[in-house]
Amino acid sequence: MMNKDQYLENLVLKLTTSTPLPPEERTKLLRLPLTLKYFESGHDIVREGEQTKQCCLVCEGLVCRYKIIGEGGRQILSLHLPGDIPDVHSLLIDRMDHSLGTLTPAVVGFIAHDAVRALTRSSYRISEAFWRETLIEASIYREWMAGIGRRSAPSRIAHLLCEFITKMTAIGLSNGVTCVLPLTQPEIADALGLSTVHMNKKLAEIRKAGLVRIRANRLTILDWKGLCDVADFDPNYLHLRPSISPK
Amino acid sequence: MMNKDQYLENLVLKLTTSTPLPPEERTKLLRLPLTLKYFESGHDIVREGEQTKQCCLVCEGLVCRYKIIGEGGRQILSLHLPGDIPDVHSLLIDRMDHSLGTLTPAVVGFIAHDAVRALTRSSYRISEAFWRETLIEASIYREWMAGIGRRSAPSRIAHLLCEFITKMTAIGLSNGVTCVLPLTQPEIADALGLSTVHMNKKLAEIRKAGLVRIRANRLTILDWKGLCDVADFDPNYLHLRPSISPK
DNA sequence: CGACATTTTGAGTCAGCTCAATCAGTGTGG
DNA sequence: CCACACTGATTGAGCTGACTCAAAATGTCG
Repeated sequence: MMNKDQYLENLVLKLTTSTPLPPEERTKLLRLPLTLKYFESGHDIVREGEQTKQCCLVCEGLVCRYKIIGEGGRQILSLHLPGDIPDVHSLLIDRMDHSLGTLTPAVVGFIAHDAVRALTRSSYRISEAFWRETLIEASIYREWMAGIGRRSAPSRIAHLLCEFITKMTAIGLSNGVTCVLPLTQPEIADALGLSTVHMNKKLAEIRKAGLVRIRANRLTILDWKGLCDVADFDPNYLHLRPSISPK
Repeated sequence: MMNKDQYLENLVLKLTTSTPLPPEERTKLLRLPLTLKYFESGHDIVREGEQTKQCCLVCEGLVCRYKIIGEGGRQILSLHLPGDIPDVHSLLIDRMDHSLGTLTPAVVGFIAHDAVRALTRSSYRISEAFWRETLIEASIYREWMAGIGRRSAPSRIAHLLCEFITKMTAIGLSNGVTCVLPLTQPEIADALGLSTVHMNKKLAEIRKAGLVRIRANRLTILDWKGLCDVADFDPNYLHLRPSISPK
């Protein structure tokens, strides 16, 4: 387990993917007061309908955003790795239209809205950096939406695997070939708009085709090119720093 | 056809849904230099991959955001009514990861990035107002994603109709009971991740159930409560001003 | 009246769903 | 160390919502 400085460092790293921030403003960010809290796996951090006075920074573990659709079950809307602030929007939007929950045991840092607002209002650079993050998130939504709407099940599954390892690599939690994949199959299915059973069968095919290995919560890419082909994966929409990418 | 002032007035109206702007800043917005351009129906305004130096303001007509997915056809990602700036993100994100196109003949106003940036950097209120708009857009993406992933075809169709008339009402283009619906059925299908044929059949059922009437590009709500039930529609995610809503 | 776009209908197929077991991995209490 | 309880993965057997292909019907507009 790391300390607060390192958690905030992750945040700064993320915020500076496109444009560097002057040292002075980096320092301001690193000084944000953070209240850490530990969550068991499968617990809610914030629930739909709530109004909050703080943002949460994912420090350790995997967090997801989801909605429950009457009857139809759960739709996972996004995945959040350390360094993400999945609810910056609560700064400007009154109430949550969805929930945030943990998919693994997780450490979450809470930062008061006032503290964040003071920063964004004090510097257009910081403000734009946060804004930019929310725009990238929207870009990922678009990709997911297009995938759920128009891609076949195998393609969606492969796409999720591509995206996951790409993001893990970008934050230094993977070497681009292998990484932990803490998602269960029902969770993957919920993210892709598929049933668990169908997901399982199509994932099995992807494995049998020799594209990936998945064992004991670990994903290993065996054929990156092949996987990208199935996925029709083009990492552009992630708007990451150039240069870092799997395989 | 209206004039530039009125087009910009629509924008200001949208930006002040949640928080009023002081008169001085409203004026700054209304003075934004706008270059109008007319587009035929079905033409692209910006294409995936392009880098732009301007934002576009929808002045008249209906605009959509879409992606083409190899093989699987087109996914319409969002619909944009007058007053929307569908590509504010181009201010902060290098290149388009999707295209913008017209669904009707349309008038689009172009505003140089520099002009917008000067404004957002000069006033955190304006900056937050724009940011907030992009956050609401993200909220709509989430709702659509959940719908495509987890709702049945009839529910999705009803949901789109509910959303459309709600937004039209919010900008004064509907009385809450009836409005123009310039979308063709293939377009609705593309927005919902359905095939045209299936869409048509399920829409026919909704009409036969007496929930709506659709004739000659015009949507009329016959049973708002019933339609919302089918749609499982809760307008919260649109984050509109309280009080204005259909029926 | 044409010519073209859009909607509607019919028929057959299939991807993805549900239901229902079975298997495997992990942890717990005795 | 083993039996039991759980959670998650896998497999099999239908079923059906949604798809494709193709054609007919209906608008729309110069």
